[in-house]
Amino acid sequence: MARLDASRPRKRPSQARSHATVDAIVGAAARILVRDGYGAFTTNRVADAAGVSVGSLYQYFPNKESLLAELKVRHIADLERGLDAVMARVGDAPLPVIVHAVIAANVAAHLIDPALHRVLSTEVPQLGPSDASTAFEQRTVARVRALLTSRRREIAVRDLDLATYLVVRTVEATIHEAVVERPNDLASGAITREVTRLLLGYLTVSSPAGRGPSPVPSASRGRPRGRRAPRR
Amino acid sequence: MARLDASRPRKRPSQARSHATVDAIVGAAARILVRDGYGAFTTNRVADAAGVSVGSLYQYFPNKESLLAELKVRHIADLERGLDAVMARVGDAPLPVIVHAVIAANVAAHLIDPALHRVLSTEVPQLGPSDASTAFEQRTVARVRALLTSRRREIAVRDLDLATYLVVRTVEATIHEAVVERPNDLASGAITREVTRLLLGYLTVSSPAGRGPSPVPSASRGRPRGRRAPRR
DNA sequence: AGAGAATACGAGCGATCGCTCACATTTTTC
DNA sequence: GAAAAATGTGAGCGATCGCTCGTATTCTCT
Repeated sequence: MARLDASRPRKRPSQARSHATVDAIVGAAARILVRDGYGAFTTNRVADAAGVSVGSLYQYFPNKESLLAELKVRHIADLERGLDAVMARVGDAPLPVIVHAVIAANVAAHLIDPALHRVLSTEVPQLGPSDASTAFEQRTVARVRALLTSRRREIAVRDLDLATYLVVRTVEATIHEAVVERPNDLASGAITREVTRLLLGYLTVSSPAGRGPSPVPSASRGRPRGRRAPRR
Repeated sequence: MARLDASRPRKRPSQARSHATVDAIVGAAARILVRDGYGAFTTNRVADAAGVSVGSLYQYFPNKESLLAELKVRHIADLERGLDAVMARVGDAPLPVIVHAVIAANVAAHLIDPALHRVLSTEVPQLGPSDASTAFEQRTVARVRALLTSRRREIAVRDLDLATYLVVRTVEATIHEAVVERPNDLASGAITREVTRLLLGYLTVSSPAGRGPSPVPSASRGRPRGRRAPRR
């Protein structure tokens, strides 16, 4: 009972010396996660790599989880700085320009520390609804949602919430995986260009394909396409 | 040295009894992963939940990793069954029909065991290049790539490889996250409809936005935004 | 029925983990 | 410069982990 908030440092450092210690610990944590993976992420090892004793680590982080949380917070703050700057700068430019700029900013964000980003988002267990990445995700959705709303008349989608979801997920997924799978296309700008085209087409063109009246439906007419035969 | 292949059962079961044991173990493994997460995935616990002793577990799986591998193989086999069936059935239907059917099949696949799928793809560490999900990913890319190639004339993209990548990632990411974030839109078919529209627009429409000549460039004029797309 | 093969059991070994605590060292305060 | 506060140390505790191995049970075959 009376449990400490597991996601906050147990003691606020006051001297410059301890600030350096905390930074060394967080830095070592990132280094170990990137180089050896989450399986090797132990508090003893982190302390070693930071050139500090385990005791010092536990003076500032009540448990392993909180160290992970702090690392996430710092990394996300790094990402968000660039995104905020771009969002503030684009203002009332034409929609294609805005979309392109936002995507380019996301690409830039993913190039800040790609290896760490990958580990944090694929190997590290989520810390529940209070997780920093969850909050970041929500802010991102809100930002995109506000942007789309302000251009509502130029946008040809039925459900703006759904469109927001699709845009956010598509941008994140395509760029994130491209960091390891298609680094050349990322660096050349090809990813930015194509994703921009992908989203602009979706957001601004009403008729799906340029041809025929109602091309999609009646595809899987024969059977209900809900849940298929539930196995086991 | 002379290490066993960590991803294969150490002994082929021959009696019906042992087959049941193996199934019970794999089933319990899935149940624990889904209910308690990867952190609680210990061989002792799995054996307990399967109503079997640890010794029996290690009679068929040389280590914890191999149990995880077998679980992945079985789950992916479940997914792939439905996808193969649809791919074989669509044949030479119009492109919009094919795209819609493939996406619908992916939605159906994600509804087979959503919770397990989520844990396997977000919390469980990858087992290296021999991982079953890596092989599955490669087969998926090859399938989509073949499909796009066979309709090359209808498709208005420069780089077919890049387009394949974008299609695969977009479909997977939007559907996968929708399972937990937008279950209603998944069930109603809204996701299927919108993703179909998104991809068809990208694949078949050449000009980005319907308006103006060259809408995108000169967006972030102030600073270089990486190498510009080399005009052919 | 009896023997050998296949299967199942589970106490417990060695390793490692997260974390504590009694104590040493450095910095600040007065 | 001495007391107090802040910071740093690391051996080691209790828990848990992956996994082994000697033994008990069940099946197959003749």
